[in-house]
Amino acid sequence: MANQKPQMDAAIDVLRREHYRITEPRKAMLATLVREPKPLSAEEIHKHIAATKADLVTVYRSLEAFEKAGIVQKFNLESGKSLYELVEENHHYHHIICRKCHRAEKLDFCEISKLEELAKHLGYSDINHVLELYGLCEDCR
Amino acid sequence: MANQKPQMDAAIDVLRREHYRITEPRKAMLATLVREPKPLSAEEIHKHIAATKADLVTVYRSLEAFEKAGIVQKFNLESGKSLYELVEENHHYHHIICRKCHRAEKLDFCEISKLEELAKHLGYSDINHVLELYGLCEDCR
DNA sequence: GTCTATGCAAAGCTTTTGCACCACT
DNA sequence: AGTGGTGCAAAAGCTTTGCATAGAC
Repeated sequence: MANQKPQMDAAIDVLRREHYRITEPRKAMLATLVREPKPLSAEEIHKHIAATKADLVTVYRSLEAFEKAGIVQKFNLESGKSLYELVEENHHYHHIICRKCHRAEKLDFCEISKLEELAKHLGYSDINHVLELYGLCEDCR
Repeated sequence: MANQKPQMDAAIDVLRREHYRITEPRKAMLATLVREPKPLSAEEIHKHIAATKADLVTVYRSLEAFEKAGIVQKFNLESGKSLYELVEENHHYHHIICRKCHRAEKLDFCEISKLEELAKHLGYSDINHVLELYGLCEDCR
């Protein structure tokens, strides 16, 4: 696994450039997001940074800030819950999520551009999409 | 527009075959789903059948029954809210949803099968997917 | 010093659950 | 008659908001 520090520093640089403040809870959250390269819920992130004693509300508000800054991507589960994950530059992918154990893996492949073209022809702009696959992994079967 | 009665009758037949009961609230809900061929929230359906004086809880429970019977499909919005829509046989498609006015249109196209193959190779079974596009429609721009 | 971020408490919203009663088959 | 559906009330679960205080720049 590559050194995680550069990724962390890059995220902090973005925050600074966008005039967001670098605080202890935020540093702890970024460290968690870098260390766990998979989608996490606000609750899970909160548990990971327990040592920092940050409030769950702070986690939500900081995740919102991260999303606005473009360093974190949010998406919804079948259940309605939201997960968050660090954005990797120029890298678009989706996930396959186990319905039972919630393990999530990246699918390094995207064929949605054709669909987005279709939507564009319908007059839509600023298009993006939410796509997640759900299934049962071997261990849960 | 085609006569909507056959679609309604077909749905009722499925319910009967699956031993679900045909009640006033359910008939009103089906009529709404047939009349409004677009994704609706439980709340919206509840408003549409106000004349029947059915409880919102009944709407949720019946939608769950409809989903189990396979006549209704549920999916999640960016916001975490759920929408419901009648299933059209042998027809798989996705939506483009306006972030502002929430109008939803069908995209009669699906290229996800390749992704599902990928997930299968990772050892997952019982795979399905959630895909929605979001954008701004011409009127909202 | 200013202005954003935080903590705590409380509210908000959609969805779910419990339980007694009703009604479809 | 028996099983499933319904209404009402209440809870649950995730997320958001208000406000006073603390802390980053």
